[in-house]
Amino acid sequence: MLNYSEIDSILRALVEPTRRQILDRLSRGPATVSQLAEPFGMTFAAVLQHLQALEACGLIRSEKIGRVRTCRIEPGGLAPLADWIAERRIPAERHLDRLGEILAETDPSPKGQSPKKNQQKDEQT
Amino acid sequence: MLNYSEIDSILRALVEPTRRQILDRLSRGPATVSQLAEPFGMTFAAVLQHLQALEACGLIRSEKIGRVRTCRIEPGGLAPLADWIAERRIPAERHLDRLGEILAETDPSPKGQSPKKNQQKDEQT
DNA sequence: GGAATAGTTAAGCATGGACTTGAGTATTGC
DNA sequence: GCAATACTCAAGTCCATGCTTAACTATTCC
Repeated sequence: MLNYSEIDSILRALVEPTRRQILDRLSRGPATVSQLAEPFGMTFAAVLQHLQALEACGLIRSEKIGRVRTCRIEPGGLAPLADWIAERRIPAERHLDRLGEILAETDPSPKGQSPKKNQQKDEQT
Repeated sequence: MLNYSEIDSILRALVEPTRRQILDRLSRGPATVSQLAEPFGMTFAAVLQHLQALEACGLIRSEKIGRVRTCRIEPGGLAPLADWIAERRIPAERHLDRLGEILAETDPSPKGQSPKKNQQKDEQT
């Protein structure tokens, strides 16, 4: 059982533009919650919720010293998603999805397309 | 202006588990809308909406011949997301996120940390 | 000790998106 | 031509999620 839900939580975290902006900000160095909240036109609490989502799926890490919480990128955080994509790109780039076409092309008999059928193809009707 | 919205639409498409399952199904070969709808316990129309979302962001491609629409994986569809991740993994793996720490360590003046502050760190309060 | 600072939590509202229903269109088989 | 098939579209419901407000806790400065 591969942890399907890990990919799910990472994608749910990344789908929100604000959280991607937070990630980009943190990729330029650590920041406190206040520093992260400041550029966004939203409340402290809202940013905090985003940070919790990012931390819950392992994309960032945070540490509280005194009353200040400092957040930073978790270096390997995107790895599971990168792996997920890699698993799906390799078969796709081998053109397994075109297997049907390839078989049709290598078929010695040309009756793959019956002359009676009018194969008009209307993309995106 | 890099097309920010392309990543956005790909992530929005992938965040839905049903759509990821459809992608996995299509990675094993092309399928018609009916064939795709059959294993999911949902209506034809719902699956169609998922397919439209997947096609709109370039993850799949479809072609209608007669009354049958056949869908297949778009080989390069995940490339923009893979690139997006790669851009963010490289800086993170260079530990740019620890730049602040490195600067503090190399800073000759120790006033970055007042000796009065009691630095107890309580992770995850 | 008391005020200011930094963050935390909970409750509630509002929007967006997934899904359904139901009606409609185009194509195929007889 | 007519019925069945395969899909398409529009409208409406429902629930998850982002955001706000408001009250609360912990820490630091004076």
